[in-house]
Amino acid sequence: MKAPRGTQDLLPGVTEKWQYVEGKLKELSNNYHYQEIRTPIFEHTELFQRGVGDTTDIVQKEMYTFLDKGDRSITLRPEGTASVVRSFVEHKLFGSPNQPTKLFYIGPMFRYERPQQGRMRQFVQYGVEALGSADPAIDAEVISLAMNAYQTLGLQSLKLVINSLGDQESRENHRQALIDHFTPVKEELCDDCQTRLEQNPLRVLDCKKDREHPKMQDAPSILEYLNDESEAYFEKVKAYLDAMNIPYEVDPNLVRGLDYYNHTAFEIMSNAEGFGAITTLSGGGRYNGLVENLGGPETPGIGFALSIERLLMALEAEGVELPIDSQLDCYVVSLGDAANLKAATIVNELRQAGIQVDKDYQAKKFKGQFKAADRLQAKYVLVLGDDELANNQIAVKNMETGDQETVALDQLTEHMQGIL
RNA sequence: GCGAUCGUGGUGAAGUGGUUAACACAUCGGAUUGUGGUUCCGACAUGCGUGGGUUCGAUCCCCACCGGUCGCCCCA
Repeated sequence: MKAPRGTQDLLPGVTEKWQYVEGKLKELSNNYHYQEIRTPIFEHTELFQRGVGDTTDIVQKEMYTFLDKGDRSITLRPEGTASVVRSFVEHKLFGSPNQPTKLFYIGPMFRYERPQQGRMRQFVQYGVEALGSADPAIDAEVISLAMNAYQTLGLQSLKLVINSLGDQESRENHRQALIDHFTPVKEELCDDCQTRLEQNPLRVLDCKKDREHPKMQDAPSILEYLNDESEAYFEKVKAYLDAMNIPYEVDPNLVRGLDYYNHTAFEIMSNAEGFGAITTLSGGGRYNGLVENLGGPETPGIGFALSIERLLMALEAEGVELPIDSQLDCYVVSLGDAANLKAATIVNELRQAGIQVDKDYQAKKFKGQFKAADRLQAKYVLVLGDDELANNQIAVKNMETGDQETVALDQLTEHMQGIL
């Protein structure tokens, strides 16, 4: 039996890294005052169709959808925002006096895709959503949090790309301009783009295949179609980023694959050498209208999500060592029935005193037990044999220096607490 | 969904159409009857992803499937 394609087991040795990273992200969330929300791992399929958008790749070809025993169409969540907004609406969080509602989540997402480096069918996302504010300052806050998530872990080769998709009116005008621009050469575009031109012309812009097409070079930029209000909003977001000393690059072709975005859109990429083909570490944007679309009151929102897998890859690529201390305080070595029995109680007492302790369970000889202790990088080995037992003592050996001393059994816990 | 490439023990990795599938590391045992990281000796593949086929005979040839890796599309 093997784990299903595109999934992976995280084993001891790497789970420590995950714990560390997740801990840091939660800490960061608290600093920004985002609170944790946990939503189900599966939802009604309709939520994603309406929330993420029917024309997106995610909905069209990447969802894990199945019928449950009650013939309900269920989908393993492909992203987090739709669920969070659904929950926000369902529990009427918009009614809370504390607005905006600032939430974060961390958990597995599922997308049916061909696995490759940095892309799994089950992967873990950390993300935040700020609902209830249309202040450009909160756009900047979310972007700042996203950048900070990487920087606080020690990453440096980062590139922040931002764009504005404008409001409804701006998007409509731009959309029409795109249709007018590309329709005359429709036949020359790739199959996907011919479809996109009808369903979501904006996405023609980020097509990789048609990038060299002459009509692509002078395609109408969304930035030229922003109405005054949208432009002012974008300017303010940039002003906040400037004020916060967060460097960014404006890319008018940054479109994002999900339908719900408007106004601010951004992506963070890694510049690290040898990072592989997929350089996007995280992405996000504003989604005014999504809450309404999912049955709530008119509520603006913005959020972003990052993949822990890619974050770990970036750390690896930049050679960042995480400060993970997986050492063992003590390893108890014993030989003989009486000593073994006593050793078990000693181990128990030390553990209750909050000390990390382990012992042999393989019936190994002294030598083997020492090798095991060495391999586990135990700081101290406590030796209990017939001699020690007879004198109610135990030998405490410092594995780093090789020094060994004898301690009375009834003072062992105290002694260990003193030297650790 | 498309393309490339790969699939031998815990790990890395040789290899051949035909009795016992190199080697290294790791692990275990012993040399050293109660003390680690060195050295020496020894042990260690339900048999070479799964299922078919070709053949007197296949781990090595063919086919299918599954899986890994990388890339395309797209994204986290």
